[in-house]
Amino acid sequence: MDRLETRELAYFQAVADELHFGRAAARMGIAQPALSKAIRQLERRLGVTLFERTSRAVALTEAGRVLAREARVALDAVSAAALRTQRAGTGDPRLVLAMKPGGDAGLFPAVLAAYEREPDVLPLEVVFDADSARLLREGHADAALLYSPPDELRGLDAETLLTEAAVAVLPAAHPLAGRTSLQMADLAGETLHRKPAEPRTMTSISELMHLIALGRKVAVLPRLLTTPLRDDLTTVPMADVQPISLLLAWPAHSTSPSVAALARAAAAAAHPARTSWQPG
Amino acid sequence: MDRLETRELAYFQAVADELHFGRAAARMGIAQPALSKAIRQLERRLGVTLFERTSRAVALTEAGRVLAREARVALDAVSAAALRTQRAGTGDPRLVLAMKPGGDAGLFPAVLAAYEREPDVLPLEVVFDADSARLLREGHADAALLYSPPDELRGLDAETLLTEAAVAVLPAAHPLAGRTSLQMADLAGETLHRKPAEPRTMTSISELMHLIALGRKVAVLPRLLTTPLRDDLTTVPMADVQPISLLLAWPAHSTSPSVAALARAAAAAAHPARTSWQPG
DNA sequence: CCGATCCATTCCTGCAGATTATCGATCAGG
DNA sequence: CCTGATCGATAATCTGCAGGAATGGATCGG
Repeated sequence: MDRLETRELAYFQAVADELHFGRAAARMGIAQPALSKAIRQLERRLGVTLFERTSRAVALTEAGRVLAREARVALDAVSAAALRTQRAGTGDPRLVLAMKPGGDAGLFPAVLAAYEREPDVLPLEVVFDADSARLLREGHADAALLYSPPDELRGLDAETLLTEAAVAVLPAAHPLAGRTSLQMADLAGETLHRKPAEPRTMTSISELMHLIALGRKVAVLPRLLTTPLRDDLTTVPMADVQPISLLLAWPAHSTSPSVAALARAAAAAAHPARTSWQPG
Repeated sequence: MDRLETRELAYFQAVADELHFGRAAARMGIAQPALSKAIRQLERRLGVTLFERTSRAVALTEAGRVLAREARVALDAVSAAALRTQRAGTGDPRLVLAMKPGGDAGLFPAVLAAYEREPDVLPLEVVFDADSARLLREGHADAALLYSPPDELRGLDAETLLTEAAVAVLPAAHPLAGRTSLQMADLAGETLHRKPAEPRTMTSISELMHLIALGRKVAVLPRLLTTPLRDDLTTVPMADVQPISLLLAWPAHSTSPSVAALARAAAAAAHPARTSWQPG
């Protein structure tokens, strides 16, 4: 069997996302019959049924679920290949670091200073985005500062910079605001924002804080992320939530000396005690 | 710019490998002009020069070197997607573990026993291959036992099972056989086999041992791999070689419960002291 | 200077991958 | 029960482009 084409994978992914051939076709900018035929051909070539179709509904099979996960990885790798190649070829080489606005826990200035002391490194450019891990996987960025939901780390290498206790962020006037500690069960009735819940809609920490002040949400975050805190908010430690880690992540197959330098710099900034550091 | 197709990446990879359009075209089973045109189009689409061509030689540019690395990752991910999907869809689900013949350091029976005590796991199938990491990356295997040359681990997650001192394996009659320890410099004149030097040609440990006994090579290996030792060979500790680790590796984005169970079983077999183990 | 080597260009063809039109199955509503 | 709406599959047809064959043009060895 010869190799799958990325077009087929993209078509499959669209159908797997939409579970609807018409909408998926529209998203791909083609007509529905073409998509139906492409998926049928994909199934024939793999010798596997990917969707259970009735005239009313489309559902993924077990094999389809496997391909949905694998296709995402593969398509990300292909886009990353193109983007990294373009960045390498289009003069002006830079190291692109992605982070969520306010998501550096105040560590960035120290990291930058340490990075700039490294010899022979590329200029550092910072890109702010709510979904840094995606930027990394698709090749828009060379490294990212992010908090550690394990499922975002698939296919990436990472260095833990610091680990912080989780606190709930509440309006100062909230009934639970006076407590000395909380459990997740206490927040059951609230609209809870918990990383990485809505990377699309939530673009910055300050925006999130604003929503909390308005009483629209409460959040559970690593403590450092909450400072400085608006005076209409308060924080309460969470007793039953694992501490959350701030990581510097980079593509698992990176060989860039500048990425290595940034990892050294970030480790040095986060652990000032260590005088030298060797990549693992 | 729309997405690169895997066909283009495969063509590029062939030219990057061969540095010769004619041979690369033959390898791809197409004519040379078609390949030239495809590469030109790829360069146009990326807006980047990938090769410096003269009428006598072809060389990669800097951007071409980046794409050569990225293309390998992307193509592996695509093949893996297809293979894993087929394995998921074609009934008879199994967990495939890859290892080099004799490369389990005698640990396999204990791992297998521990694995079979895990609840709800798939039947385990073992595939022997000299290049286990490749099987893993291309989706032929779900996990692999391998020794730790760091560059083979890109894109994989791994659990260290044991770390062993390195020893030189010499014919019993070798001039250095009586030494109590050696340095790499002592072996400078020898035909040295050191992992992962020749994964293609070297298929089993016993074959390697045979070559050493014949005086064709000497090897530097983790100590456990050398037992049981043929009586016409001897081992001498290496003073200046880092200890070598035996790892259980799996794809970085694996979510399979059986892979997790195998990781637990392998860790239990390697560290009998620990009574329970949580994946990191 | 001639022949060998090797990539690029030109021109042509076939088929993969689209399109539009239509069908058949399923379900909700009156 | 019909009827109409929804939604995927099929049929018939068209077309852009991947690929083939022939050839050109640059470079180098002898």
